[in-house]
Amino acid sequence: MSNDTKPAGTVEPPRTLDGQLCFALYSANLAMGKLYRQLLAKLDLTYPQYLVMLVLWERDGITVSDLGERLFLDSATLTPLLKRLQGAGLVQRTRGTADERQVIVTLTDEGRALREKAADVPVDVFCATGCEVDQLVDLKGGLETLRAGLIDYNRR
Amino acid sequence: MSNDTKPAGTVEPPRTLDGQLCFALYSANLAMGKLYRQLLAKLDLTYPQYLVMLVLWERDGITVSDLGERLFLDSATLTPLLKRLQGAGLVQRTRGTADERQVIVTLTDEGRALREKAADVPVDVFCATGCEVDQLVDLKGGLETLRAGLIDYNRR
DNA sequence: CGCAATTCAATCGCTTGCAATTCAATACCG
DNA sequence: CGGTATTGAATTGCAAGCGATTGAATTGCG
Repeated sequence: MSNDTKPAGTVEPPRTLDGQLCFALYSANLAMGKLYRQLLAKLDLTYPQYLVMLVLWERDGITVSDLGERLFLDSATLTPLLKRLQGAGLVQRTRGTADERQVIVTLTDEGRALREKAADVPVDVFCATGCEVDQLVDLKGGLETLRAGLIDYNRR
Repeated sequence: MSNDTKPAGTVEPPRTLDGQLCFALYSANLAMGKLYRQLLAKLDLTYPQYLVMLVLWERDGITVSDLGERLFLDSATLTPLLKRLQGAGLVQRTRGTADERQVIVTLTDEGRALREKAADVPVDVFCATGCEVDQLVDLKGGLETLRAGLIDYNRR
Protein backbone atom coordinates (compact mmCIF):
# COMPACT_ATOMS: atom_id res chain seq x y z
CA MET A 1 0.00 0.00 0.00
CA SER A 2 2.64 2.52 1.08
CA ASN A 3 6.03 3.13 -0.44
CA ASP A 4 9.30 1.68 0.80
CA THR A 5 10.94 3.27 3.77
CA LYS A 6 12.48 6.51 2.65
CA PRO A 7 15.11 8.74 4.22
CA ALA A 8 13.51 11.62 6.05
CA GLY A 9 13.23 14.83 4.08
CA THR A 10 13.82 13.15 0.74
CA VAL A 11 11.33 12.55 -2.00
CA GLU A 12 12.14 9.23 -3.54
CA PRO A 13 10.37 8.74 -6.84
CA PRO A 14 9.17 5.17 -7.29
CA ARG A 15 10.70 2.90 -9.89
CA THR A 16 7.93 0.31 -9.92
CA LEU A 17 4.79 0.32 -11.97
CA ASP A 18 2.55 0.19 -8.93
CA GLY A 19 4.48 2.99 -7.29
CA GLN A 20 3.56 5.42 -10.02
CA LEU A 21 0.66 7.79 -9.83
CA CYS A 22 0.47 7.75 -13.60
CA PHE A 23 -0.34 4.06 -13.69
CA ALA A 24 -3.02 4.38 -11.04
CA LEU A 25 -4.53 7.13 -13.16
CA TYR A 26 -4.09 5.23 -16.41
CA SER A 27 -5.57 1.99 -15.15
CA ALA A 28 -8.43 3.60 -13.24
CA ASN A 29 -9.32 5.45 -16.41
CA LEU A 30 -9.29 2.20 -18.38
CA ALA A 31 -11.57 0.58 -15.83
CA MET A 32 -13.91 3.56 -15.94
CA GLY A 33 -13.98 3.37 -19.72
CA LYS A 34 -14.97 -0.28 -19.59
CA LEU A 35 -17.79 0.52 -17.19
CA TYR A 36 -19.10 3.29 -19.42
CA ARG A 37 -18.89 1.12 -22.51
CA GLN A 38 -21.15 -1.33 -20.77
CA LEU A 39 -23.58 1.29 -19.47
CA LEU A 40 -23.69 3.25 -22.71
CA ALA A 41 -24.13 0.26 -24.99
CA LYS A 42 -27.92 0.50 -24.70
CA LEU A 43 -27.73 4.15 -25.80
CA ASP A 44 -25.42 3.37 -28.72
CA LEU A 45 -22.93 5.89 -27.42
CA THR A 46 -19.23 5.60 -26.80
CA TYR A 47 -17.69 7.15 -23.72
CA PRO A 48 -16.22 10.20 -25.51
CA GLN A 49 -19.46 10.64 -27.42
CA TYR A 50 -21.31 10.66 -24.11
CA LEU A 51 -19.02 13.39 -22.81
CA VAL A 52 -19.76 15.46 -25.90
CA MET A 53 -23.47 14.95 -25.33
CA LEU A 54 -23.08 16.05 -21.71
CA VAL A 55 -21.60 19.32 -22.92
CA LEU A 56 -24.35 19.83 -25.48
CA TRP A 57 -27.09 19.04 -22.98
CA GLU A 58 -25.64 21.84 -20.89
CA ARG A 59 -25.11 24.33 -23.70
CA ASP A 60 -26.53 23.63 -27.11
CA GLY A 61 -25.32 25.26 -30.30
CA ILE A 62 -21.64 25.72 -29.55
CA THR A 63 -18.67 25.62 -31.89
CA VAL A 64 -16.22 22.76 -32.31
CA SER A 65 -13.56 24.90 -30.64
CA ASP A 66 -15.75 25.52 -27.61
CA LEU A 67 -16.42 21.81 -27.33
CA GLY A 68 -12.72 21.18 -27.56
CA GLU A 69 -11.89 23.71 -24.90
CA ARG A 70 -14.44 22.19 -22.61
CA LEU A 71 -13.27 18.60 -23.15
CA PHE A 72 -9.56 19.27 -23.69
CA LEU A 73 -9.79 17.78 -27.17
CA ASP A 74 -9.00 19.24 -30.58
CA SER A 75 -10.70 19.14 -33.94
CA ALA A 76 -8.69 16.14 -35.09
CA THR A 77 -10.52 14.12 -32.46
CA LEU A 78 -13.84 15.94 -32.46
CA THR A 79 -14.56 16.24 -36.16
CA PRO A 80 -14.77 12.49 -36.84
CA LEU A 81 -16.61 11.93 -33.55
CA LEU A 82 -19.18 14.63 -34.36
CA LYS A 83 -19.66 13.18 -37.82
CA ARG A 84 -20.52 9.87 -36.20
CA LEU A 85 -22.95 11.58 -33.83
CA GLN A 86 -24.48 13.28 -36.84
CA GLY A 87 -24.69 9.96 -38.62
CA ALA A 88 -26.55 8.62 -35.59
CA GLY A 89 -29.02 11.50 -35.88
CA LEU A 90 -28.18 13.05 -32.52
CA VAL A 91 -26.47 16.20 -33.72
CA GLN A 92 -26.46 18.69 -36.56
CA ARG A 93 -23.35 20.47 -37.85
CA THR A 94 -23.81 23.80 -39.58
CA ARG A 95 -21.35 26.45 -40.68
CA GLY A 96 -21.57 29.66 -38.65
CA THR A 97 -23.22 32.56 -40.43
CA ALA A 98 -21.23 35.34 -38.81
CA ASP A 99 -17.93 33.47 -39.11
CA GLU A 100 -17.92 30.81 -41.76
CA ARG A 101 -14.81 29.17 -40.35
CA GLN A 102 -16.77 27.93 -37.38
CA VAL A 103 -19.02 24.91 -37.25
CA ILE A 104 -21.95 25.10 -34.87
CA VAL A 105 -22.98 21.83 -33.25
CA THR A 106 -26.67 21.58 -32.44
CA LEU A 107 -28.73 18.84 -30.84
CA THR A 108 -31.51 17.24 -32.83
CA ASP A 109 -34.79 16.36 -31.13
CA GLU A 110 -33.45 12.84 -30.89
CA GLY A 111 -30.28 14.11 -29.30
CA ARG A 112 -32.23 16.11 -26.75
CA ALA A 113 -34.49 13.15 -26.05
CA LEU A 114 -31.52 10.93 -25.32
CA ARG A 115 -30.86 12.96 -22.18
CA GLU A 116 -33.75 11.26 -20.41
CA LYS A 117 -32.61 7.82 -21.40
CA ALA A 118 -29.15 8.62 -20.04
CA ALA A 119 -30.49 10.01 -16.78
CA ASP A 120 -29.60 7.01 -14.65
CA VAL A 121 -26.05 6.60 -15.94
CA PRO A 122 -24.44 8.69 -13.18
CA VAL A 123 -26.27 6.74 -10.50
CA ASP A 124 -25.20 3.46 -12.02
CA VAL A 125 -21.63 4.67 -12.15
CA PHE A 126 -21.69 5.72 -8.54
CA CYS A 127 -23.01 2.33 -7.49
CA ALA A 128 -20.41 0.56 -9.59
CA THR A 129 -17.55 2.31 -7.86
CA GLY A 130 -18.46 0.77 -4.53
CA CYS A 131 -17.00 3.87 -2.89
CA GLU A 132 -18.30 6.38 -0.40
CA VAL A 133 -19.51 9.70 -1.73
CA ASP A 134 -17.01 11.66 0.34
CA GLN A 135 -14.18 9.58 -1.02
CA LEU A 136 -15.26 10.22 -4.59
CA VAL A 137 -15.65 13.92 -3.96
CA ASP A 138 -12.11 14.05 -2.59
CA LEU A 139 -10.86 12.07 -5.53
CA LYS A 140 -12.55 14.35 -8.01
CA GLY A 141 -11.01 17.37 -6.33
CA GLY A 142 -7.57 15.82 -6.35
CA LEU A 143 -7.88 14.95 -10.01
CA GLU A 144 -8.94 18.47 -10.87
CA THR A 145 -5.99 19.90 -8.98
CA LEU A 146 -3.65 17.50 -10.74
CA ARG A 147 -5.18 18.31 -14.10
CA ALA A 148 -4.76 22.03 -13.47
CA GLY A 149 -1.10 21.56 -12.56
CA LEU A 150 -0.39 19.40 -15.58
CA ILE A 151 -2.18 21.69 -18.01
CA ASP A 152 -0.28 24.60 -16.55
CA TYR A 153 2.97 22.74 -17.10
CA ASN A 154 2.01 21.45 -20.54
CA ARG A 155 1.49 25.06 -21.62
CA ARG A 156 5.12 25.60 -20.54
CA MET B 1 -15.61 24.11 -6.71
CA SER B 2 -18.28 22.28 -4.71
CA ASN B 3 -21.59 20.93 -5.90
CA ASP B 4 -24.91 22.72 -5.68
CA THR B 5 -26.74 22.75 -2.40
CA LYS B 6 -28.22 19.33 -1.88
CA PRO B 7 -31.01 18.11 0.37
CA ALA B 8 -29.63 16.47 3.49
CA GLY B 9 -29.36 12.71 3.34
CA THR B 10 -29.71 12.53 -0.41
CA VAL B 11 -27.04 11.71 -2.93
CA GLU B 12 -27.73 13.82 -5.95
CA PRO B 13 -25.77 12.66 -8.96
CA PRO B 14 -24.50 15.61 -10.99
CA ARG B 15 -25.81 16.31 -14.46
CA THR B 16 -23.03 18.60 -15.57
CA LEU B 17 -19.75 17.62 -17.18
CA ASP B 18 -17.70 19.25 -14.45
CA GLY B 19 -19.77 17.55 -11.78
CA GLN B 20 -18.73 14.11 -12.95
CA LEU B 21 -15.89 12.16 -11.46
CA CYS B 22 -15.48 10.36 -14.76
CA PHE B 23 -14.61 13.57 -16.55
CA ALA B 24 -12.08 14.61 -13.94
CA LEU B 25 -10.51 11.20 -14.38
CA TYR B 26 -10.72 11.28 -18.16
CA SER B 27 -9.27 14.75 -18.54
CA ALA B 28 -6.55 14.31 -15.92
CA ASN B 29 -5.50 11.17 -17.76
CA LEU B 30 -5.38 13.06 -21.05
CA ALA B 31 -3.22 15.75 -19.46
CA MET B 32 -0.92 13.11 -17.98
CA GLY B 33 -0.63 11.47 -21.37
CA LYS B 34 0.40 14.74 -22.95
CA LEU B 35 3.06 15.25 -20.32
CA TYR B 36 4.47 11.77 -20.86
CA ARG B 37 4.45 12.16 -24.60
CA GLN B 38 6.64 15.19 -24.16
CA LEU B 39 8.96 13.58 -21.62
CA LEU B 40 9.23 10.30 -23.50
CA ALA B 41 9.86 11.82 -26.91
CA LYS B 42 13.61 11.82 -26.32
CA LEU B 43 13.43 8.10 -25.52
CA ASP B 44 11.32 7.33 -28.59
CA LEU B 45 8.72 5.69 -26.38
CA THR B 46 4.99 6.18 -26.20
CA TYR B 47 3.23 6.28 -22.85
CA PRO B 48 1.86 2.71 -23.01
CA GLN B 49 5.21 1.47 -24.29
CA TYR B 50 6.86 3.09 -21.28
CA LEU B 51 4.44 1.28 -18.97
CA VAL B 52 5.36 -2.01 -20.62
CA MET B 53 9.03 -1.21 -20.15
CA LEU B 54 8.39 -0.43 -16.48
CA VAL B 55 6.97 -3.90 -16.05
CA LEU B 56 9.85 -5.53 -17.88
CA TRP B 57 12.43 -3.58 -15.91
CA GLU B 58 10.81 -5.05 -12.81
CA ARG B 59 10.43 -8.59 -14.10
CA ASP B 60 12.07 -9.60 -17.33
CA GLY B 61 11.06 -12.60 -19.37
CA ILE B 62 7.34 -12.71 -18.73
CA THR B 63 4.52 -13.81 -20.98
CA VAL B 64 2.15 -11.57 -22.89
CA SER B 65 -0.64 -12.69 -20.56
CA ASP B 66 1.33 -11.71 -17.49
CA LEU B 67 2.03 -8.34 -19.00
CA GLY B 68 -1.64 -7.95 -19.72
CA GLU B 69 -2.68 -8.90 -16.23
CA ARG B 70 -0.26 -6.41 -14.81
CA LEU B 71 -1.33 -3.55 -17.09
CA PHE B 72 -5.02 -4.46 -17.48
CA LEU B 73 -4.56 -4.84 -21.20
CA ASP B 74 -5.13 -7.79 -23.54
CA SER B 75 -3.20 -9.31 -26.40
CA ALA B 76 -5.08 -7.29 -28.98
CA THR B 77 -3.43 -4.20 -27.56
CA LEU B 78 -0.14 -5.71 -26.48
CA THR B 79 0.82 -7.76 -29.51
CA PRO B 80 1.13 -4.82 -31.92
CA LEU B 81 2.75 -2.68 -29.22
CA LEU B 82 5.32 -5.38 -28.46
CA LYS B 83 6.04 -5.79 -32.14
CA ARG B 84 6.84 -2.10 -32.29
CA LEU B 85 9.10 -2.38 -29.24
CA GLN B 86 10.79 -5.30 -30.93
CA GLY B 87 11.16 -3.26 -34.09
CA ALA B 88 12.83 -0.57 -31.98
CA GLY B 89 15.26 -3.20 -30.71
CA LEU B 90 14.21 -2.94 -27.07
CA VAL B 91 12.53 -6.31 -26.70
CA GLN B 92 12.67 -9.85 -27.95
CA ARG B 93 9.64 -12.10 -28.40
CA THR B 94 10.18 -15.85 -28.27
CA ARG B 95 7.77 -18.76 -28.07
CA GLY B 96 7.82 -20.57 -24.75
CA THR B 97 9.55 -23.93 -24.77
CA ALA B 98 7.39 -25.62 -22.14
CA ASP B 99 4.17 -24.21 -23.52
CA GLU B 100 4.37 -23.17 -27.14
CA ARG B 101 1.21 -21.11 -26.92
CA GLN B 102 2.97 -18.55 -24.77
CA VAL B 103 5.23 -15.78 -25.98
CA ILE B 104 8.00 -14.72 -23.64
CA VAL B 105 8.96 -11.07 -23.76
CA THR B 106 12.59 -10.38 -22.96
CA LEU B 107 14.57 -7.18 -22.77
CA THR B 108 17.50 -6.69 -25.12
CA ASP B 109 20.67 -5.03 -23.86
CA GLU B 110 19.38 -1.86 -25.43
CA GLY B 111 16.08 -2.25 -23.63
CA ARG B 112 17.83 -2.74 -20.31
CA ALA B 113 20.08 0.23 -20.99
CA LEU B 114 17.11 2.46 -21.61
CA ARG B 115 16.23 2.21 -17.94
CA GLU B 116 19.02 4.59 -17.03
CA LYS B 117 17.99 7.11 -19.63
CA ALA B 118 14.45 6.99 -18.27
CA ALA B 119 15.57 7.38 -14.67
CA ASP B 120 14.60 11.01 -14.31
CA VAL B 121 11.14 10.68 -15.85
CA PRO B 122 9.35 10.13 -12.50
CA VAL B 123 11.03 13.18 -11.00
CA ASP B 124 10.10 15.31 -13.96
CA VAL B 125 6.52 14.11 -13.70
CA PHE B 126 6.38 14.93 -10.03
CA CYS B 127 7.68 18.43 -10.67
CA ALA B 128 5.22 18.93 -13.51
CA THR B 129 2.24 18.18 -11.31
CA GLY B 130 2.97 21.15 -9.11
CA CYS B 131 1.38 19.20 -6.25
CA GLU B 132 2.51 18.23 -2.79
CA VAL B 133 3.75 14.68 -2.29
CA ASP B 134 1.10 13.92 0.31
CA GLN B 135 -1.60 15.05 -2.04
CA LEU B 136 -0.33 12.79 -4.80
CA VAL B 137 -0.03 9.84 -2.43
CA ASP B 138 -3.65 10.35 -1.37
CA LEU B 139 -4.69 10.65 -4.98
CA LYS B 140 -2.89 7.47 -5.95
CA GLY B 141 -4.58 5.62 -3.10
CA GLY B 142 -7.98 6.92 -4.08
CA LEU B 143 -7.45 5.91 -7.69
CA GLU B 144 -6.40 2.42 -6.68
CA THR B 145 -9.47 2.04 -4.51
CA LEU B 146 -11.67 3.27 -7.33
CA ARG B 147 -9.96 0.94 -9.79
CA ALA B 148 -10.47 -2.00 -7.48
CA GLY B 149 -14.17 -1.19 -7.13
CA LEU B 150 -14.68 -0.79 -10.85
CA ILE B 151 -12.79 -3.93 -11.76
CA ASP B 152 -14.82 -5.81 -9.20
CA TYR B 153 -18.00 -4.49 -10.78
CA ASN B 154 -16.81 -5.01 -14.35
CA ARG B 155 -16.27 -8.68 -13.54
CA ARG B 156 -20.00 -8.73 -12.65
C1' DC C 1 -7.40 49.37 -48.92
C1' DG C 2 -4.14 45.29 -49.33
C1' DC C 3 -1.54 41.82 -47.69
C1' DA C 4 0.51 39.07 -44.10
C1' DA C 5 -0.62 36.71 -39.78
C1' DT C 6 -3.95 34.27 -37.33
C1' DT C 7 -7.79 31.29 -36.54
C1' DC C 8 -10.99 27.40 -37.36
C1' DA C 9 -12.09 23.08 -38.94
C1' DA C 10 -10.76 19.22 -41.55
C1' DT C 11 -7.48 15.76 -43.06
C1' DC C 12 -3.56 12.42 -42.80
C1' DG C 13 -0.74 9.10 -40.51
C1' DC C 14 0.24 6.77 -36.54
C1' DT C 15 -0.57 4.48 -31.95
C1' DT C 16 -3.66 2.88 -28.58
C1' DG C 17 -7.84 0.14 -26.67
C1' DC C 18 -11.16 -3.37 -27.22
C1' DA C 19 -14.95 -6.77 -28.90
C1' DA C 20 -15.10 -10.60 -31.64
C1' DT C 21 -12.99 -14.15 -33.99
C1' DT C 22 -9.38 -17.47 -35.35
C1' DC C 23 -5.85 -20.88 -34.84
C1' DA C 24 -2.74 -23.68 -32.56
C1' DA C 25 -1.29 -25.89 -28.29
C1' DT C 26 -2.46 -27.76 -24.04
C1' DA C 27 -5.54 -29.66 -20.45
C1' DC C 28 -9.18 -32.38 -19.18
C1' DC C 29 -12.17 -36.26 -19.02
C1' DG C 30 -14.50 -40.47 -20.14
C1' DC D 1 -5.94 -43.15 -25.78
C1' DG D 2 -9.09 -39.96 -28.14
C1' DG D 3 -11.96 -36.30 -28.43
C1' DT D 4 -13.65 -32.05 -26.39
C1' DA D 5 -12.89 -27.89 -23.77
C1' DT D 6 -9.90 -24.41 -22.57
C1' DT D 7 -6.15 -21.32 -23.04
C1' DG D 8 -2.67 -18.03 -25.28
C1' DA D 9 -1.60 -15.14 -28.77
C1' DA D 10 -2.67 -13.11 -33.01
C1' DT D 11 -5.84 -10.87 -36.24
C1' DT D 12 -9.66 -7.88 -37.79
C1' DG D 13 -12.47 -3.92 -37.58
C1' DC D 14 -13.70 0.13 -35.35
C1' DA D 15 -13.30 4.41 -32.40
C1' DA D 16 -10.48 7.45 -30.03
C1' DG D 17 -6.37 10.84 -29.42
C1' DC D 18 -2.95 13.70 -31.32
C1' DG D 19 1.13 15.86 -34.09
C1' DA D 20 1.48 17.90 -38.31
C1' DT D 21 -0.37 19.92 -42.21
C1' DT D 22 -3.86 22.07 -45.26
C1' DG D 23 -7.24 25.33 -46.86
C1' DA D 24 -10.42 28.75 -46.21
C1' DA D 25 -12.11 32.72 -43.59
C1' DT D 26 -11.07 36.51 -40.71
C1' DT D 27 -8.14 39.81 -38.33
C1' DG D 28 -4.85 43.15 -38.00
C1' DC D 29 -1.59 46.31 -39.36
C1' DG D 30 0.87 49.48 -42.31
